[in-house]
Amino acid sequence: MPELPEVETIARGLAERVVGDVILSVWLGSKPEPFKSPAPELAAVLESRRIARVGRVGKHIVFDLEPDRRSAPRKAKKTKKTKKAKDRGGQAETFGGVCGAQWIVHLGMTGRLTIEAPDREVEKHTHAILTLASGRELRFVDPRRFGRLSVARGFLAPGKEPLEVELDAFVRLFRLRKTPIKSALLNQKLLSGVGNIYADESLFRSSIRPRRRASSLSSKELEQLWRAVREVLEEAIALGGSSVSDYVNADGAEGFFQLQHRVYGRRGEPCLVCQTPIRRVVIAGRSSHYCPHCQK
DNA sequence: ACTATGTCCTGCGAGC
DNA sequence: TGCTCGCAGGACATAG
Repeated sequence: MPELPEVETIARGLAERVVGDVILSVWLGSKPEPFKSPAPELAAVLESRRIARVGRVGKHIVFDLEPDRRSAPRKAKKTKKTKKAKDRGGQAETFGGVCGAQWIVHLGMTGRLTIEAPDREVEKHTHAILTLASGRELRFVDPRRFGRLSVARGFLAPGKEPLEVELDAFVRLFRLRKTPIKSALLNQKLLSGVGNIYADESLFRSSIRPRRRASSLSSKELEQLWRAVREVLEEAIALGGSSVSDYVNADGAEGFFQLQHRVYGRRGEPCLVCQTPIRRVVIAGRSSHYCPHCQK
């Protein structure tokens, strides 16, 4: 289940492999479609585009696209657009200056983007195939179909980036919420990128029980949580994410952060700090794991 | 404006 | 061996 660290790992792997490549053609599956944008619009935006950059925003993979130089006349409208770019901070306009189209991929639970040779058998639950000028194919496979494909411009996460948010902004997000802190951490409109695994791990690290009302946390606890979220995510990125279920990165390699899980998926097993059995409860319909002794 | 809950979707493993 | 059933959960819709 790709959360921020897995998506970051996947995006980095894809960037190494497809930046500079050109999308020649697009095939989209016809079943009930996991496409947030209508299929014809998706195909129209993707075809004949060069992949200028691949990155991550929240749990989304973002492909920055620019027109293929070979098919589009390279008459840059430099004079007008450069000014605008600067007004907006410039970042979104440094590529694809003419259009700035983006392909947004959300992997949901079981989504995968794979790079394959065209003669490679098409896996069951393949919903999209992009033929690349390099002769390879970029395929989107998602058995459970919680993933979504869409196109956008200037895509922004609905909430704050967990690795960038300042302490005071973090505190403001949670201070007044009456919902359990676990639910608040999962709310992508507050923080974008934290999912079930890293919410549980962050709460363990900051010694906070998942059911605590967010508004009941002291300033000190919020600061501990702020720090824990960042640490957990950064450590997980360093290890290539957590391989639970069938997650693998763009190279098909597994991540190793699951070996560092202290509570997630450890129901009944002894706490690594105090030996108390880890408890599992359901909060907001999600399994939540905590140590009843270490977390208050 | 918040909060809580149900729904989608398929594969897998436990249990009989 | 083969079956059923519960579970996994991100995002969104809906209701309160």
